[in-house]
Amino acid sequence: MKLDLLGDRQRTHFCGDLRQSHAGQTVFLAGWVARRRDLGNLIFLDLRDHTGITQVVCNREVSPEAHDKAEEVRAEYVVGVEGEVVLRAPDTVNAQIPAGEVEVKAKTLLLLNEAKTPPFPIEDEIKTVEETRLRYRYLDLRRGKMQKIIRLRHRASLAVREHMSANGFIEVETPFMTRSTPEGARDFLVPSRIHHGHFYALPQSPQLFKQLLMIAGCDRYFQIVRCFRDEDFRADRQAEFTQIDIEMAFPQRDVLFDVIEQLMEKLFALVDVKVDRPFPRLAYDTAMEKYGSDKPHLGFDLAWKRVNLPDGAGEKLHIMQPLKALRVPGWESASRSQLDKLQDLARANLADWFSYIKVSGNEIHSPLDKIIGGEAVRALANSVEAAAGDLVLLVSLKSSSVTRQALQRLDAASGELRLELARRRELIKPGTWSFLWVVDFPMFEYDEKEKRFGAMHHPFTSPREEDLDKLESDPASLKARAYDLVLNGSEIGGGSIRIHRQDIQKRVFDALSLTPEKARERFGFFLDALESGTPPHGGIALGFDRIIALMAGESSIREVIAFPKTASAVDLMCDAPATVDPEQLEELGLSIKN
RNA sequence: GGGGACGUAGUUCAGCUGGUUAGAACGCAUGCCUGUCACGCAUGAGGUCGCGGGUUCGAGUCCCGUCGUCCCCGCCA
Repeated sequence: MKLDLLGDRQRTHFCGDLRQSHAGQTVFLAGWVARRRDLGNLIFLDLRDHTGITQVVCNREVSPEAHDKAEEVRAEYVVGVEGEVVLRAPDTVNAQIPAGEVEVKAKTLLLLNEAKTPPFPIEDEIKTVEETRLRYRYLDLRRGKMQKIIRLRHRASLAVREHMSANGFIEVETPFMTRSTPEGARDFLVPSRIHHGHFYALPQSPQLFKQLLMIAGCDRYFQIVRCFRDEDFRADRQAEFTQIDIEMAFPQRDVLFDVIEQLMEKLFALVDVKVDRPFPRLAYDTAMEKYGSDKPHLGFDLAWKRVNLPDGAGEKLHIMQPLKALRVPGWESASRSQLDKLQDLARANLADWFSYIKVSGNEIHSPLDKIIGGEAVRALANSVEAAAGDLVLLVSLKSSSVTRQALQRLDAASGELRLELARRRELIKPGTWSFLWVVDFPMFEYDEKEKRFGAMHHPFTSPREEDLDKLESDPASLKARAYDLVLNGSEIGGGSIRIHRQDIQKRVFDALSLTPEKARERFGFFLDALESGTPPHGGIALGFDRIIALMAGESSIREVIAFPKTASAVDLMCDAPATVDPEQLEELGLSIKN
């Protein structure tokens, strides 16, 4: 096939631009052939670019040359068209596309490139499995839907940079080739050619660098930055992902929250969502107690309450008190099998006692009636203000199995039940955008396997100042100056006020069973820096991919990353990771086992 | 690391209790067609049933293993 040269021709319009007002103009369009409809001496081409589609008419009577070429054209061929914009006859207007009132009468058709038949149609709605889409990602991204997402992401990046800069934050780049840090996720390693046996690590986040920038006097820093974590992946987790990383010196938490809330307002305005400010704040302990989650969805009004049984009833049931009760308004009609499914869910989440109460008019029914008596059941129902027509769910632990871990599992189970009820009762209204701050996280969590405390956030998080004297005596009770940003039950960011004093940092390392030697080996440079005039500082990191996914209404961040990897961290398009030449290994001083 | 779902034509799927030559739709190719826009009509090509082993007279179908994709748990400060 003979192809044409573009020469010095320039596009005069995009395909989605043309309207009635352009009628009579001679235009030059270029793009991909979305569809060809061949009626013999009349051929219609749907010409597509990132802005939309315009119909091109190739009429043998108007231009035999253009018509000849149109006969050669196939799906996804790249063509240029010169011709006149003409109004369509009223009965041939296509109301489905914005440019549907006009069409371009082709005078010249340039065949710029041919194309193999694509493995899937280049359309918004396709049924193709994700594997195929990822293998041919360049074609997948050609779809209008993906172009919209890519462009939304671009506008979001611009909004972040504008907003942060306007608030005195400067973007500073930090190294991708750095050193491995303890704790946290597994690192991706890069072997050094010059120093055999030594490795760079790709950063899990620029945590230390942003703190060093505070020590350096940068005052307010941000960066839209790639982070790398070598753990198992999910719909909302990738091997490499993008954070909006933020840090400020002399921080007041409320000032930081305000900057972030305004940022969210600007970002969601891009998708015409009005964000309510200020965002509510919830203590971690309250979140766990009432919602059974450290990232609760507050877009629906269900909350657990700790309630006590009347005297003596607890002993009859052999369960822990207080137990947890949840009033489900208007679901007295729940069927036996529906309740059984909820009980299964509770059990699957290791809550070891589940029951319920139905309030129907003046009558109250519960499997507990026979065991603890109707009066006690009524008292329970009253303690959560259950009204006629309501259902009350109850969960607890066997009194013999109450441990810290069991209590955490009970909270987690109550959280799962709450979410399941929201799904089943369709309590989450479309268009709900429920932001919230979760604050006052525990400083440490006990690692059963390692038999030591680990940092819940990271080891540079400051304890609350009023808790400092309990650092050694009661670390489990310590609260950190850490916070998470939650949207509709998804964690979209987290941060903390950091430790800026070297003496406190040493005490925290100590509580984490990190010996001075180990600490010095791992980040001696950082401890030195801490002694060099560190201002109070703190910040946050926002999950950019997750935020874009929520804005775009996508449930997987793969949909908003141009070239994502699979759950096993494989790039199906370029087939990475891959083996390398033996010479390359030799240079690096590496050999592969087996 | 564990659990679940899926894997058949380029794509999306059907394929019963194991039984002749593995089907459909869309797409693709060729021809006809001047107002289509999911064009239409006619004809046709296209299959390592993910891969390997086993059972059987016979396997897309049953069994074992393995690979891949997705979802969940663990993990991810």
